Amino acid sequence: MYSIFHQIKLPINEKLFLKDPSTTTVGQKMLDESILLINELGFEKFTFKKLAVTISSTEATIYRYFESKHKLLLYLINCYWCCISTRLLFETTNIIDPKIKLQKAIHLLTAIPNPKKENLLMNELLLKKIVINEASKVIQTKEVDNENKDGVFTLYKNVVFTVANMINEVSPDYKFPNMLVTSMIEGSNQQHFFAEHLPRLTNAEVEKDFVEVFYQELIFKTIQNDTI
Amino acid sequence: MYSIFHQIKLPINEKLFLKDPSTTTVGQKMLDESILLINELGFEKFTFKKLAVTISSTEATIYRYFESKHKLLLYLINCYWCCISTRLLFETTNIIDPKIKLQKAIHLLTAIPNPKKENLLMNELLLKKIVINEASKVIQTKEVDNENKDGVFTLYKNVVFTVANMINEVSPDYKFPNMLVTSMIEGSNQQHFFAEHLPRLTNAEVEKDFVEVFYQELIFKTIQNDTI
DNA sequence: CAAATTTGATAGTATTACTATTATATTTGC
DNA sequence: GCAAATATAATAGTAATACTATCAAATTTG
Repeated sequence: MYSIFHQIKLPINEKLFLKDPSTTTVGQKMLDESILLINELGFEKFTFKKLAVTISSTEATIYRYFESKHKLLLYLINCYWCCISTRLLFETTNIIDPKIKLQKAIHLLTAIPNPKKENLLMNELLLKKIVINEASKVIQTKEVDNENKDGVFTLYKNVVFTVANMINEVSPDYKFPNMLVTSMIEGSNQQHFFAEHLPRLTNAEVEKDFVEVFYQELIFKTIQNDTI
Repeated sequence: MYSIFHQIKLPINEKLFLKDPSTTTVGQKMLDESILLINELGFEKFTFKKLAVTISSTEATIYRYFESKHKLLLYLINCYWCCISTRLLFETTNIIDPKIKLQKAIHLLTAIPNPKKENLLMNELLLKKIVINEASKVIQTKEVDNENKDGVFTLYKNVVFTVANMINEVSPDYKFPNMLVTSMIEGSNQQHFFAEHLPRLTNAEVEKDFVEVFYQELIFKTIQNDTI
């Protein structure tokens, strides 16, 4: 079948859509093709008109699902956080050593997922690219406070809190676990962007996954409870 | 006189404007008022039409200075990096202890400038807010590679390299100085945004400047050459 | 199979991001 | 101090975007 979206009922905030796209064929097509199209064009040049053409439908139909392209992008970003939540749970349960648990979480959040080595959900790789390249455009807006009230960032926050708890297990005295986690998540995305477009700003060679190495080291050094 | 822009000849890349706005009265008004207007409306809702009205001029006139609002925002972001470069140089020369030098640089880059305590250049506070809220929208685009070739990010890069060198002076063996600096700059901006809009994602109370504390600690712990 | 819903086709609006033209100011060179 | 050059304001116009509205045809559901 066409899409992954028919298989799982994603726990995505209802304020993000007018009609649940995951429940219909056109809706699923919208999601699948918008992921490709946003990656191809960038969010600025992505339009509902263009999406309508690629799915052989009409603007009017898309507008019956999504209020705006802004909301659609937020929906996709939440899809990404669904993937991450699921894998975070899956890959860290039954691991007892809190350090190894944290290491796995850092890997999950900072490395570009490798479809050859890992079991990915959905278009996780393309969704991550969207998060890297486009996410700030729909978060850093004047609407952020209202959207936060609507619970649009809950999935993201839960991931942050989960990993912050892992840090707490390793180093109960560390004072800024949330800041450390968000700075890792946002920072690693930024580093991947820089590695591709402004490489001199990094010390990262894309293939070698230095972004993950950098953050593994940074986090464990930062939270260690030494007496300096 | 109206604007700071008549006082200093800013070393801003010539590809960013069609006609140098800092050389004329209307041009300076454009810069001053666009800083206010972008802060007020956010970049999405900011238009040249609205700017023209507030400076009692016309769209056509603004378009003779700037190709697009995208370029204007890049110009303003470069103004910010001019301020930072200048202050970075000014506030770290004659300091011999490389650790104190680095501390000062971290302060300059991670704290929200306080006009009561520090000598700020231009609208540095408002420019910083623009960088925090809007910068990613004009950097994370499909145009980034061409603009990079045009040298539009040179000022930013030079700040990064300068601070990376300071890290190198403190810890010559640390492998990822550039990544650490960019992750601090971008990360602290993000933290300030979160502190205001999604406070549960941080451990920062806005007034207490925990963002700086967090990064001072993080950086010195990360670069220390211990044998773990 | 009738009723309800969803979709496609089409049309239309306000706004935006620009370009072009020209008369009127303003500046500059001499 | 005046002519020539340049900059600006006023106005008009265009293509694209981000929507909204209408309605008949197709599809789903009870």
